[in-house]
Amino acid sequence: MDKFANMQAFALVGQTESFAEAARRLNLANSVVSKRIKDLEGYLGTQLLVRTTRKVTLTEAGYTYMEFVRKTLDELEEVEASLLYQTENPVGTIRISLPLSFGMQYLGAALSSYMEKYPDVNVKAYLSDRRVDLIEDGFDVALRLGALEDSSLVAKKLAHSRLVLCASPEYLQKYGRPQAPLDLREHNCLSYLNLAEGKAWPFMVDGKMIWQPISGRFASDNGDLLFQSAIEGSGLVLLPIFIVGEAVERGELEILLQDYERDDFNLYAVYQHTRHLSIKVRTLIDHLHSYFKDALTCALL
Amino acid sequence: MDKFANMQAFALVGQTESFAEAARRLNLANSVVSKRIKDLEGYLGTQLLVRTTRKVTLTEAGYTYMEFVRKTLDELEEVEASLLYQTENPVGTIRISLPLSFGMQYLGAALSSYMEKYPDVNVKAYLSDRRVDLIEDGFDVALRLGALEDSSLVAKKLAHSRLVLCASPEYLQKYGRPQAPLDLREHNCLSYLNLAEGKAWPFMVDGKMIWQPISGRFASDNGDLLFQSAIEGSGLVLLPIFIVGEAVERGELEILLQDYERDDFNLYAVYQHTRHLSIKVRTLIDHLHSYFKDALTCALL
DNA sequence: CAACATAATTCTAAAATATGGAATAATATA
DNA sequence: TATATTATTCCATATTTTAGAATTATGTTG
Repeated sequence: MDKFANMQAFALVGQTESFAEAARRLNLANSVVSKRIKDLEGYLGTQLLVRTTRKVTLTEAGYTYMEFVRKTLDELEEVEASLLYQTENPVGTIRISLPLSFGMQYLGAALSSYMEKYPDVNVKAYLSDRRVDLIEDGFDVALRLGALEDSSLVAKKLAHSRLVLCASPEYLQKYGRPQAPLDLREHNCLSYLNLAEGKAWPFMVDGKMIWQPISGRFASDNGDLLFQSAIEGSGLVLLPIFIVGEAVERGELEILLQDYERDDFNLYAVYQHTRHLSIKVRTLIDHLHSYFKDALTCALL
Repeated sequence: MDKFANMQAFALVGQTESFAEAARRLNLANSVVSKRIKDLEGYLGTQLLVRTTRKVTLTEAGYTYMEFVRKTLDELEEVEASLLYQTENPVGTIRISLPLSFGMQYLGAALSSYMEKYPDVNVKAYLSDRRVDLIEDGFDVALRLGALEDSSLVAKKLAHSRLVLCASPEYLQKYGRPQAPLDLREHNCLSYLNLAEGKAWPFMVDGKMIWQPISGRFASDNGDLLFQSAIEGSGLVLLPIFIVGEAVERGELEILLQDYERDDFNLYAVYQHTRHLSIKVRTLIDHLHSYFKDALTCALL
């Protein structure tokens, strides 16, 4: 028994005071409407309508039930419409996870322009270099830098960037300049704690990626700290170009082993694969995509 | 698509955060619950639940929808329960149509005791000798005296009474005493306007009912007025025993042609035949039935 | 870390249900 | 009284729903 269909039929019969008219409006056979009301009455154990072949009247129970049915059907319509609206016009709050340094530097502007464009969406941005569990921690999207592990999530590439090996001129003068990945064994490597890159660094050798084991006396889970440390001349760092770029331009750091650079260091938006991707997420990703493509090519490169 | 079944499944899945648990509680196969949610999402065009094989979480749209679904299902349950309650505990207002004189004389007590027994039922009693249209005029029950015309209504016999022919001793002395129905042709018959009895009176002759045409100079649609008239000696009347009884005992009227009395003059409760007779009507009829059986046999007889 | 247990989904045949249309009975209108 | 419309019932057909096995995914345990 489709209770909703029955209620709908009941509402129409009550309103039009006619089974035949209700059937016409529903594009159904009279017999169907008749049966639906009968089922409903049987289910409720109460007569809802008094009928002769010429007149249909609500019983007292029918009147009570009709009030409820009408209210419910109206609300249902309203809620469904609002859900539909929400699938077309982004509304609500979007939770996003961002890499720490990258987020601090670039996401402010990118997210402001998004929020300006979609005034009914609030954004909660959580900055962390931890690879959060989207589902577990309730994130709609995570932005991630670098290569991605396999997962059931969808990753959309937003921008290309570079992961560059750097050191200060002072350090290089003192300890020499590495000519190939293997030379890193001889150097103090400032390593990043959150990633695989903490123990070995990736390089391209003859088109293949190799992981060069590293060692060093200082490690941190904060890229900027490593960055500062490198400027002070304490060792080599492997950092995104957007962190070290300005220092390189100022001559405070030099880029090393550029020919061995891995070429798949990208910015990705990572999100759940769903049949019906929420419009909030879709618009945010589209926005970030065009934002980074148009505005930041130079900065990230 | 049974929207209610789907909503119910969705509510349970959201509550238990598990398709399997919801399926168990609904005594359904997992695949059914899965399909119901899928259908609902397809219909609404929105993802409602984010699921891995181990975790189920509401999306924002799902959360919005869940609030509505829970509220609606709760209300539905409540309304259905209240309808059920109404079928077990009479509640509401009952509209009843009563014969005028009879109602004035007997129904006060009968209805008071009913209302005392069922404090949640209000009674609206409309006194009239018109044969009202139950459906058209919105009556739950009508009490009727005498023989019934054929109709789609149900008639329950509540009590037996007598329709007696009377005249005052003075009148009989002056105009003679009828010995058979045919003799009425010679008499002034005070006729009742609302019924068939206005133009001919029924008598039993050799086990068959005959209608004896009558004529007279005074007619009314009010039995008591005819009654008063008869006491004054203005003619013959055919009235229920409960109207004339006391006057007969006092010697103010004499009963005539008692051997020709029709034997099917009953008090009936007339009501719509419905699959689910409302408890109000059922209890009222039961009450009146026992009331007239116990208390009024003598008075009506 | 491999084996295991449980979960959600998909697929398919079988069961359950809904549907339209003809027949029937009832009741207004002219 | 004849006519037209109505609500209901019945029944063959069409549609939908269901359960269960297979598949894929994901925690847990020894």
